[in-house]
Amino acid sequence: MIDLKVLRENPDLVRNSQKVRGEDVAIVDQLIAADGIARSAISDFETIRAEQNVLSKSVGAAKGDEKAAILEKAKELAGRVKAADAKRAEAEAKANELALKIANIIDPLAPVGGEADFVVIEEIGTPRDFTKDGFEPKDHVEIGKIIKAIDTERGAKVAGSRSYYLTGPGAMLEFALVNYAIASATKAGFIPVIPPVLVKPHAMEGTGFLGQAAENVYHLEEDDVYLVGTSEVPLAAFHMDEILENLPIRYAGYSSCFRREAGTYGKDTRGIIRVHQFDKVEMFSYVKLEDAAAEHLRLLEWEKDFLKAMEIPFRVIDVASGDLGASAIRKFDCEAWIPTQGTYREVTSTSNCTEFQSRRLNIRYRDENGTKPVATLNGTLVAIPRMIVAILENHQNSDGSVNVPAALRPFLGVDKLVVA
RNA sequence: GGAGGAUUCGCAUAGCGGCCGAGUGCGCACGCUUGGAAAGCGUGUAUAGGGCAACCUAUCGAGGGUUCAAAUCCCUCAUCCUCCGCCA
Repeated sequence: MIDLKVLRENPDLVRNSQKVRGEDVAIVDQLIAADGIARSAISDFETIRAEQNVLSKSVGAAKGDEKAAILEKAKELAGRVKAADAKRAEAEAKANELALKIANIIDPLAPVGGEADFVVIEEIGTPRDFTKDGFEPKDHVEIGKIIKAIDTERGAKVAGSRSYYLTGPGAMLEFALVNYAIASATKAGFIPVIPPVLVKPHAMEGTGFLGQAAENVYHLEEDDVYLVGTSEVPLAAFHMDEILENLPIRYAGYSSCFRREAGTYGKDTRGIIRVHQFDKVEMFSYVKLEDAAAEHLRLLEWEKDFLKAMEIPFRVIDVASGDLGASAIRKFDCEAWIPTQGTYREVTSTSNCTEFQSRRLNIRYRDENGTKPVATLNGTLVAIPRMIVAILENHQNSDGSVNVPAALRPFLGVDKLVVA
C-alpha cells in the first residue's frame, strides 16, 4: 500500500510510477476521487456520532416527559448514525480496494522500460573458455544424469512437468549449499528461520502477491490457504501488527517455494531452471526507511559474496521499471553465466519494498515523533536448483564429473562429484 | 473429529448496559528523597484518523445483531488452553 498522503500531495509522482511500470494510470485518479468521498463520509459519520454520544449520555439523567422527548430524538438520530456508518464503510472499502491495486512508487534511480531495458551494473569473473579446455560443455541435465544428481524424467512421471528429484550428490549438494548459506548468514547477523509455507490470505495479500502475481500462486481452496512462492511472505508477516524495537532486524529463512509458472509454457522446459517447487534461503530485513537504500546494497553484497564463493562468473543488473514486482521500488538481479546457453541467467534477486508491505501488514517502529511504518527488503541468498545448474555447468570436467568450489568442500566433504 | 474453558492497555489482572477508553499491580520514563543505591512518594505511560488548538471519532480477538446507549446481552467465526479420539 502506498502512502495516501503522498498521493494527495503529489499525485503526479504516483501517476508517473504507474506509467513507467506499464500499469494502469487512470486508477490513480479513481483513487483520489474515492479517497475524497471516503474522507468526507468519515467526517459526516463522526459528526452525527458525536451528537448521538452527547444525547445518549443525557438520557440517564433525564426524567419523565423530558426523557421521552430525548429518547424520541435519540431514536431518530440512531437511524441517521446507522445510515452514515454504512455509507462510510462502503466508501472506505471502495477506496481501500483501489489503494491496494496501486504498485509501490518507483525509485527514480531504477531504469525505465521493460524486461529488456535493464542496466548492467557490473560483471564479475570471466566465462570459462571451453574451447581452450578442449571439450564441449554439457548442460546440467546431462551432467545431472552422469553423476546421478538430478532425475527429471522420474520427476515428471511422479509429479508432472517442471518436477525433479535431487538424488545422491544432488541431494548432498542442496544440504551443503543450505548449510553454507545459513552459516554465512548467521555470521553476518541474520537470525535463521524455518517458516510456515502454508499461509492465510492476509499474509499473501500483505506482501503484494495477490495482485499481478496471483496467477503464479498455489491456492488450496478447501482450507483457503496459499503455498508461498518465497519465504519472504512468512518472514514479512512474522511481525504483522507489531511495533518493532532495535532495528535493523535480519532473518534468513529456509523454506520450500511453490510456483505455478502459469504463462511460461515453452520457456525453460528443459532441466531445473524453472520448476514448480524448490528450496531457497532468503534474506529478509526490517529497517528504518532512511536506511533502506543502504540495506539494499548490503543485501546485494551478500548475494555477490555467495556467488563469488561458488566461483561462478556472474553479472549484476538493475532491473527496469516495467519488470518490477508490485512491492518493489527497485530490484537488483544477480545473473550467473550458463555456458550451454551462452548467456547470464537470474539466480538471485534483491528488492527494496520500502513501506509498501509494512503498511499493509501494519508493522511499525517507534521514534521521537510516534510510530512509523518500517521498510522491508528481501534478497535471495541461494535458490537451490538454479545454483546447482550454475555449479554443474561451470565446474564440469570433460568426463561429466564436477569440481566442488573450495568454499563448499567442508560442507560437502568431497572435492569432486564423480561419474556414477 | 468430540467435550469444556479462555481471549480487556508491554505483562498480569478488575470490570454493575450509561459515572468505562476502561480501575489495580508489575514494568517503563521523568521528578522528589539519598553521600550513593534500594525502598518510599509524586507525575506520566495503547493505537489509528481528523483539527492550529481545546477537543472529536474509532478500537476491550474478528464480524454481525439487540438497544437511545454494549467490554458488559445475543449470533457466527478465529485463535489459544485442558481432556478424549486419531496420527508422523
